[in-house]
Amino acid sequence: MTRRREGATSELTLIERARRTQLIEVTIELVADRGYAGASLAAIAERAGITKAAVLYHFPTKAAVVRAAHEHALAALVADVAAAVEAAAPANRPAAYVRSMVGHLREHPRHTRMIIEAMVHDDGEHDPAARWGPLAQLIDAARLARGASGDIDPRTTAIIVGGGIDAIVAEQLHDPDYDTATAAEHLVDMLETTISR
Amino acid sequence: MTRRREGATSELTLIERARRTQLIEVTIELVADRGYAGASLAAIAERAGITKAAVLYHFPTKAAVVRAAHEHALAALVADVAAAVEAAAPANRPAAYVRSMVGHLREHPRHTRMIIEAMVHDDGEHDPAARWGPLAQLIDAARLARGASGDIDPRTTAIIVGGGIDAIVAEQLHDPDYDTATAAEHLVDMLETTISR
DNA sequence: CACACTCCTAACCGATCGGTAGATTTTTCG
DNA sequence: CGAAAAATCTACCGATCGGTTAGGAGTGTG
Repeated sequence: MTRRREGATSELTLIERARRTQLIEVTIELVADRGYAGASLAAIAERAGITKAAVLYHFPTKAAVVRAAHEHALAALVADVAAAVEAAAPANRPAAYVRSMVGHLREHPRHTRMIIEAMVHDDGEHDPAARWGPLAQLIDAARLARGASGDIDPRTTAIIVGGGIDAIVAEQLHDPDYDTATAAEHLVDMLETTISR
Repeated sequence: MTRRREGATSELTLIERARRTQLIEVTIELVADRGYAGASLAAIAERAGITKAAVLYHFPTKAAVVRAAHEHALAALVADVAAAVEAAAPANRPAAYVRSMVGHLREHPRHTRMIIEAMVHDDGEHDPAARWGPLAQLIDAARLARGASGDIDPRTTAIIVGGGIDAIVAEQLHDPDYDTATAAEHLVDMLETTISR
């Protein structure tokens, strides 16, 4: 059956932990380098220096490996952004969101490609609101804190800004010299102008 | 050899033209429905009602079919946007670009997914500047026409707005009821504010 | 020593991939 | 009508896909 035993994650062997971590890392690398299609079971195994069967000893299916890799990259991003946002005053949180998002993705380009690939290829149910929802809430709260009264739609603003973040990050993927920090400030300016009305 | 004869496109048989058109259409549909990975030669052939060999009689490789489908979708988009842009006064062209882009993609959702898939999966050389370059030029020209003097970076503005367009269109793909026209106006507002400084 | 458990390899499985070869049907045209 | 050309089908190819099976090396542990 080649089954993994059940039980808490903390009960995993040292080797088990190390392998899982390694497999997640090489999968992220592979997806970043050659896209989803290039991340075959054989390719993952080869880059990890083991056989396909060994990979499937630590994960039930290939999909589980990719899912774990995606969740790993996403969790790091969310943790980073959440920390930055919570450290800021409500009125400044949308800006903090943009800056930390761009910053994190700049520092982790591989994670970035992994996340992008997963977003495009999420054949299956995945709530798109999960992407812009949090930002929309931050915008709402910031407008409340500032007493802004214009009739903007937080959802649309969040969608647009989210797209802008993606585009800035994608540009840096093609041109490593692109100044994403300045671009982020540019985007923050546009956002601030919009939500302060 | 199963080779196609050389010669101008206009010298193609009626059947040849019809098949090529049909194959391009079903490929766009297939990519839109099931992504790049789902657009296999067998799937394309089946949906067209012929065999794999027949598909490869009209196109040299599967990659050529996909490429043709992509170029078809892209050409329609470019033609549409170019017409709308040229019909506007220089000062209004960035706004015309945004509106026509969102409008075209709303009216051709299948083309949209085809183009998005191709962008993400363009394993190979593809100049990213081709995407935001034209908009950056329109922004530059509009600022000149208006006598704006702020120190904005047209490239970054174009990248951000381009990302916003993508995000609006992507949102509509998930939620067909999303009001992209209003969202486009929202984006136009942000853009106008930025470039008028 | 013997048994159990963890971790792994070699070999194989059926399915599907893109593509090819050759026979065969359909269309075109003198 | 009859032959050439165009269009298509059947059948196959090697490669690769994700996944399975059986077994064995290494490490304790009774």
